[in-house]
Amino acid sequence: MPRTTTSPSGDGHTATDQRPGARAWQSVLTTIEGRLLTGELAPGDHLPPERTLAAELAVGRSSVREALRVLEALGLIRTATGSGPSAGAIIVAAPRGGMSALLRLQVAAQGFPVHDIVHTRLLLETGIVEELARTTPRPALASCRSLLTAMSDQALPSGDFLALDTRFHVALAEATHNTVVTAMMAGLRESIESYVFAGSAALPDWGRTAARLRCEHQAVIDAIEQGESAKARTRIRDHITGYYAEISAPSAAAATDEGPRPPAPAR
Amino acid sequence: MPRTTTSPSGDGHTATDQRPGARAWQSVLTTIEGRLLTGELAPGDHLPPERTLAAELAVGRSSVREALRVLEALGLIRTATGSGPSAGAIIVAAPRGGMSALLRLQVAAQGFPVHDIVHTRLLLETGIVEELARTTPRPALASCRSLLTAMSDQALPSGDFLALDTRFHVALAEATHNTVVTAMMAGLRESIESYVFAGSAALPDWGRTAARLRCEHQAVIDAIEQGESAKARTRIRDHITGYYAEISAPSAAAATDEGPRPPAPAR
DNA sequence: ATTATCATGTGGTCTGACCACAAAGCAAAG
DNA sequence: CTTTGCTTTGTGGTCAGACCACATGATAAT
Repeated sequence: MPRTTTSPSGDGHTATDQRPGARAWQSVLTTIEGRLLTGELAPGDHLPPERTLAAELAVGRSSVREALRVLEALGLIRTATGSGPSAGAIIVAAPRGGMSALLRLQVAAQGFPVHDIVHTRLLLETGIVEELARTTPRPALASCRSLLTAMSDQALPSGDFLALDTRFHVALAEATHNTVVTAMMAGLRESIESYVFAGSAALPDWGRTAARLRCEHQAVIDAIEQGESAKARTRIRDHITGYYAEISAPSAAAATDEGPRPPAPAR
Repeated sequence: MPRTTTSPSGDGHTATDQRPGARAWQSVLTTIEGRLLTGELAPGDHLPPERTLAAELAVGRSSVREALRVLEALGLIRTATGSGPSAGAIIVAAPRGGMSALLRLQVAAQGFPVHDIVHTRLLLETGIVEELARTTPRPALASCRSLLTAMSDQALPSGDFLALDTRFHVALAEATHNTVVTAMMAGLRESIESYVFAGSAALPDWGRTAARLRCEHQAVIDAIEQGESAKARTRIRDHITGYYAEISAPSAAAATDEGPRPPAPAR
């Protein structure tokens, strides 16, 4: 129940009364979540217009909008202005966007240390490749392969290479046909994109590193396709830890060809 | 520059201009993210008051609020009314809440099938226990153990038991000291809480199932403490798959069928 | 039949006004 | 001087109303 009493007679409260302490926008969110759970709302459906929803729930339009904004940020709805069937708020349930935003912002706010992100990637990705290698009708890795050929261009700027690298790892996750895993992998990788990019700029010899990464990618794919789960696991692990150790090494200054490969990474 | 031209002379645009298509609230979000990245804002800091922020960024207060609502939903800030040091919007980077909300809502909107959630849990949790078992100074599992004893009460209602079960699995994740993994585990488990609970109600013999789950929990902990990573992995996997197979088995269905399962997924 | 114009419905935004609340300031009483 | 109680101030929370921009569909003019 809103605070505004302004002057109108003390109204009661509409059926939408959530728990006492709840704020207006939360009650809107809860209502929508409830309608989703009962199937009253489903992907592809339109939400009622903001003004209608506000009237239905007896809250101000701004409160409705705040709830809608959250849904949009979480990737649950898409809004469009104008008129007709494509306008309004439509339920789309696009897992990727929300997960990415969440992880990216938490990293920015130092809620998620970068090393935890990397470590989680390790955990997830080793599981993914092992599973892919173990699946009997070997999963299709066509998209992974095409990304590898795209990455084989020696003249590729490091930024473009890394973007393709991200897509490669996400493609690996997609091969599992698990939407949650895919969303998480995309989010994990994207949330540290800027970190990775900054690290690559500090490398003494990018061409050399890129070449190594290409080999490692190929090796992972090969292991998966040959069903060597243990090997796939080891390779993806070394691939990830190796790269992060390289870009987070305080040195890298030695400059002389051979990578000094100092101790182990921080954590 | 906002749309409102009303009539005042066409002014220019303030420096906060994000990309052309961006909406006002997005530019606020971007600005705050930027300040987080530069360290201008850090956990514990207060955000400027809404009205000030609106003036600074040359947007309406409502747009600022929409951005803040997103940050709040994502668990980045906490807001409080009143005055003094505890009032206002404070950056708190609480990873758990946001991840939970995201997963829960996506499950509700059918963006994440329950099956994928469970599968992801499997992937993550096997990795977690394996790692715990492999870590040399064996991690402290005191909180896990105390949860186990709490769960050993035979008279515990299934709802309470399952709540403790959730905490047990999250405690396992916490033992890794990885905030991302912990947040994900909590979110994964909580997002299907209602599903799990509904399933337990349909079981033919809850007491029997609970007893088995207790044994399995104990077995997992034992394996971890003895450093038997392979065994820990297998046990946690069987524990999870076993339970979900049991509650999703079409058996035991006939009678106590319930749950807000709407007609059919239609499309 | 084609084209141009207008009406309508929708999200996006701003402004201004309250309310509720918590702290800090301040004044009166002890 | 301390304590008590009121007032002020600053903050988020909410609402109401007003525009704008935009896409569509209906209608009128050619």
